[in-house]
Order: sequence, then C-alpha cells, then structure tokens
Amino acid sequence: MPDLLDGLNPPQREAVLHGPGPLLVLAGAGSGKTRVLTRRVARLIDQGVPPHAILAITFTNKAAAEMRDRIAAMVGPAARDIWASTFHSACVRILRREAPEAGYPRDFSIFDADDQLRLIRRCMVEEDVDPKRVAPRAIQARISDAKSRLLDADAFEQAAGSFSDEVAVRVYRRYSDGLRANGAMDFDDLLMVTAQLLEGDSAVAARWQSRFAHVLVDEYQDTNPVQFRLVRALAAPQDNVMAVGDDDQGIYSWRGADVRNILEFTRDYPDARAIALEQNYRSTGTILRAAHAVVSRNAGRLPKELWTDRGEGEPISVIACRDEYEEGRAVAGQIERALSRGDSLSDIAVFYRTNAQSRALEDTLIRLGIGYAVVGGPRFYERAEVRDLLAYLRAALNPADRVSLERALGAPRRGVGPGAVTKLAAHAAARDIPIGHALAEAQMIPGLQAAQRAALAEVGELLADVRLRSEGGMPLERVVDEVLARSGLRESYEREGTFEARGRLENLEEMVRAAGEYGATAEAAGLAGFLEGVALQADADLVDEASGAVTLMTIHNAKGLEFETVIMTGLEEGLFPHSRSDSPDALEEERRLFYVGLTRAKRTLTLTHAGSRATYGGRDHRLPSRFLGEIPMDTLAPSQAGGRVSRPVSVSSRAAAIVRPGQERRPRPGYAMGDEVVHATFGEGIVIGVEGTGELVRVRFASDGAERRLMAGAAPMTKVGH
DNA sequence: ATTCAACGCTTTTTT
DNA sequence: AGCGTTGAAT
Repeated sequence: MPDLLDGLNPPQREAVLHGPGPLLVLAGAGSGKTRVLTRRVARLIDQGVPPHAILAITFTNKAAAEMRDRIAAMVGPAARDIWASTFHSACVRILRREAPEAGYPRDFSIFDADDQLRLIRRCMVEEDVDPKRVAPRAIQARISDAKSRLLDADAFEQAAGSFSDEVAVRVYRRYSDGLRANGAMDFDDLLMVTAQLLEGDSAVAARWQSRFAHVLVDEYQDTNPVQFRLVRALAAPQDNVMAVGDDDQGIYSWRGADVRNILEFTRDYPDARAIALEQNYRSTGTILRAAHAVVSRNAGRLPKELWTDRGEGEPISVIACRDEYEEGRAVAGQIERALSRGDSLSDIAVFYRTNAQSRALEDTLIRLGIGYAVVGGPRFYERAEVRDLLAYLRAALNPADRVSLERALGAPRRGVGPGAVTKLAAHAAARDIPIGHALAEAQMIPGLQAAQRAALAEVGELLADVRLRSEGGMPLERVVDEVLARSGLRESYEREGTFEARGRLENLEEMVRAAGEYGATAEAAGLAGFLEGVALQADADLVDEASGAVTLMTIHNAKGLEFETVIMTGLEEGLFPHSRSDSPDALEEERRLFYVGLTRAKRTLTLTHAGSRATYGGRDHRLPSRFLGEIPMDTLAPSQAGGRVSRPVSVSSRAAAIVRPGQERRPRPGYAMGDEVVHATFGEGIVIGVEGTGELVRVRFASDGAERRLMAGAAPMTKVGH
C-alpha cells in the first residue's frame, strides 16, 4: 500500500494522523480537503477500524461514491462497506430499519416538494386558509424551516407569536397528521425523525452509536441544526467526529444552515483539535488574491488567507455586454479562446446565479454548435408524466400513500376523480385499512358508478401484482414496463398521437430503461431502493466530467467542483447580488457565493455582465454588480482596468468547428449537438443533445419549441447540410 | 368529470 | 412570455 502521507503538507498530515476525539479541519477552497478526508478514512481502516463502522457524510451522493472509490484504491474492496453518503441517504438507511419505532411503515414514501405542496394545499383548504391569500410555498418554507430546527408542530406553536405564525402552526399540525396518515415523510422529516429517534429512544441510540466508531462530515459550514444534532447523537459518546468545512463558503443559510456550527465547533467539543489548511493547490495567485479581497469584506469570518506557490497566472477578464444574447456570444468567445489554449470542453464551466439565465446561454451555444450540458433546472424525474408513472410504484409499495394513489388513479383519465377518491378514503377509514387495500373492496363502496368500481378494482390488482412481482424478484425493468402497459398510460399517449404525447411517451420508455439500469447495478435494492434513489438524487449527482461538453450550472451546484476555465455570468445588481438578498447577512452570503464561484477556477476566470436583460414580459436595465468593484484593479486584464466598457470577443462563424470530433471521446453518431435537422412530422429543429451511445438524440423543434427525444436510427429525420 | 379559457404569478439558490 | 391554477361551461 502506498504511504498514506505521501505528498501531504504538515497540517494535512496532522489531520490524517489525528487520534481519537473530535477534530475540526478548516479547509479553504482548493486546499486538498477531499484528499485529507479520504486518506484519513483509509488510515482508520488501516489501523483496524472496520469499514462499516465509518460514517462519512458528503454533500452529494456523487461525492460519496467518489470518496468510496478513492478509498478502495488505497485499501481495497473493503471500502465498499463504508457508510459514505449524504445526510438524507444515511437517514433513510437508518429509517428503513427504525421507522416503525417512530410510527411509520418500513416502506414509507418520501414526499418531494411537489407532493408536499399538494398536501399542504389540501391542509390549507381544510383549515380554511385561502391558498390565494397565503402562498402554499411560504407555508411550506415555514414548516421546512421549523423542521430544520427540530421543531415539531407543538414546539413551533410555543415559539409562534404573530397571527401568520398561528396560521402556519395550524397547517403544520394538519400537514404532519396528513404525512403520517400517508405513511410518508418529506425531506426534512428524514432528518428530523431520525434525530428524534436518536435523541428520544435510548435503544435506537445505542444501536447506532455502537455501530459507528467514527463520523466524518464534509461541508460542515452548511449543516443546519438537525444535522448538527444528528452528528452529535451518532458520534456520542466517544465523539470521534471530524468536521471539515470553510466558513467562507457557507451558502445555504436560506435552507436553515447555520455557520455557527463550524464557528462554535470547538465550543461544542472542548477537546477538539483544530487544524487550518491554507495552502491552495487549485488556483493561480491572481485568482486567490481577487477572491480574498472580495471575501475579506465580510464581517464575522475567521481570519485566514489562502496562498499558493504556483505563481500569478493570467489576469481576470471582465466583459461588459449589451444584453444577455451578447453575453452568450461573449461566453462562446471565451470558450473558443480556452479551447485554443488546449482546454477540452469539460475543462470549462459557465456559472450563473439563477437557473433562468441558462436559457439565453443555451440558445447561443446551440446556434454556435458548442456542446454543453446543463446541471440542474427541470429534472427528468420531476416531469409530470414521469411522476405519474412513479406514483403507481409508490402506491404499490406503500398502500397508505393516498397522495400517490390519487395521482395514479388520475393518470390516465379513467373517470375517477377527487370525488371517488374521497369515497374510497372514507371506506378505508371505516374499515380501518390502508387506502390502497380498499381498492380490492371497490364493489362494496356505496355511491360509485359501475365503471368507477371496475377501474378501482383494476388498479388495485395492478398495484398488488406490482408489489408481489417486485418482491418476488422480477427485474425492475419488467415491473415498470408492466405498469406502463396495464395502467393504460402507454395506450393513452399512443392514442393521443400528438408531438407532445409522443415526447411524453419517450420519457416514460426512458424511465423503463432507467429502472433496468438501476436493477443492474451492484447496490440495487429493489423497488424501494429505486424510488429512494429517484427521490434523493441531487442535481450535482448528475455532473458528468467525461461528457465532453461545457458545463452550465448555478454557482450553488458548483460547490466542491473545479475547472480550468470558469466564466461567471450575470454580474449585475439585482441579479448577483440578488434583489431578494437585501439584508446585510443575505448580502454577505451572496458575497460568499461569489467567492465560491471565483475559487472554482484553476487558471482562467472571466466575469460578464449585461446592460439589459429580459424579465417577465419586458426588459430591465441593469447596472454592473458591486462585486465587480470589489475585485482589485491589479488582478484585472489591462483593457478593463481603466473602467472602460469592453466589447465582447467576436465569435467567428466557423465556431461550429469548436466541437472537434475525436478530440473528446464523444460518440460520433449521425447527429451532433447543434446539427440542424428536418423531421418528417415535426419540421425543422436543432439537435441539443446526444444521449447514450448516440442512439438517442434530443431535438428542439422550431415549429412548437418543444424538445423531443428521438431514436437516431429510426426517426424520419435528416440532417441539413451546412 | 372533463375541457377550455381567463387570470395571475413567476425568478433565488436545493436536499 | 409562459406556465399553472382556477373557474365556468358542457
């Protein structure tokens, strides 16, 4: 085995070698904290700690998988047994065992934001709160905030003061009851319920405390109170806890994260050793100097400054643009420049503050034939038709899940609406059985039409079969395909026959494939595991370094990543810093976000802003962001230093040549990104993505602006030569 | 129960 | 501008 201390600087070494007891590692951006974390885990295993006794919390599932791989490279396949996951995934794993202790079924459903909102709306109506006067989203945010602070409805009521608090309390109480009745937990419950169990049930606590010998937490500055309590409970009583983080990179306070967790770690754990990592291995001196100048304007941060021995590097460019389209061309120009310097597409990232900004950038990149991949934004699993199909699976797995059942019953339309479901629910309540089981008794339910009875019974049989077969080990792909067939979803979309319907059906078929892929993986854990993965998948989990494409994403999603070339866009007042972040604290968080963006760049950094930008219906005038003024003049490229407005780099018309076939190991099917095509039915379109090994192409059509996935080999479609 | 049209709201960031 | 929700009509 290679020496675990190879190539580490003294503080990194110390962190890896730290013995038992609490450890705080203040790790600046690019200071090699991932290295320290993985080496430390490898060393623990090397010293005899069983891998399954190590809990390593990372910010994304992808980071967890990477950590496991890296450790496996050092200590071998035993690393498979390490618990490396996000807080949410770890809690689900615990809850699959312990949920009954908290009064939930083992197969509890996980409600996402959409399910939550549905249920909250219903609760508001029941509480006589008009969803038009009070935004359900606002209530949801209040509830989420309460849960992140470990306040249940009763505790929240204690803290309530204003009238709007009281309204929120009433809805919160009813919502909690609703979740319980559905055998469901929302995202926040996953953490809160686990914490409550660990703190309130000594048997449960003992089980897990003896299980984990070491707890390591990455991105500790972004933990919220529940997460703090979880860590504390799981690490007790030995307190072998290692927290790694950087107070300058706290960007999730709006989600309940509290930087005090990291600032006060040594107070929470008085025996803690604290180690600071300040040598940066990522960026040039210029980038670090600019980033430091920006972030040191914040008050209340731990004083520190990153340094590097890698030299100054090139200056930072600021490009002023007329509008968002010129900005797009400027971005393309910078990409072209980076490629000419030897970067590959995947070395380049474009950041923005809000997801909505990606639209204009995408338009330009498509037109110029620059391959890109957007991280975040609307997700596959959140598409309505996909959620319909998932609803069947969830209802099959958890017969108490009324929200999912109701959704399944409504898609496709089969003459069963809220009225019929209410009768079904009443019957289930009277017989004291889960609503899913009541389907089998449809014949006995009064007030239903014969057709409705038949429909309910049929869905009931389908769900029962799904459950039986998935338990019986039928491949997931076949189970999902059967739902697609027997639910009538496939037929209804086929009959509809519109472009729209065809696209939706493609998505559903894609989901069948996804289920097959999941079923083929090593950690496949049946239907429950599949649904769990779907629910807990983060945008950042989908970042694909090997995609051979420029990465477009929000700065939030860029946390933890690095790129040779970073282009940060939309540096405008009101957008970044965002107009909703007007309090001093919020402004400091915006500045930290800016800092995070700056420090993702290894070599080349460009900042752009537009003088006007389309919003809502009209067009807003924009002023350059105050953050631009916080960048020291002597780190900026000369042409910008005088404060003059510079023209964006012009983009040559042969920009399409930028995507060099062969340079990336990108499949070379008949179609490539940016190709103009003509489809027999849909007319003209532009290829905006090539999926899989090239058999699937994503095309946006000019006729109706819709995106469709098409089979490259089969679709009646040809490329227009250009 | 389903379909269609008018209305109003959105855009902060996400597990 | 676009989308989703709501309300009225069938």
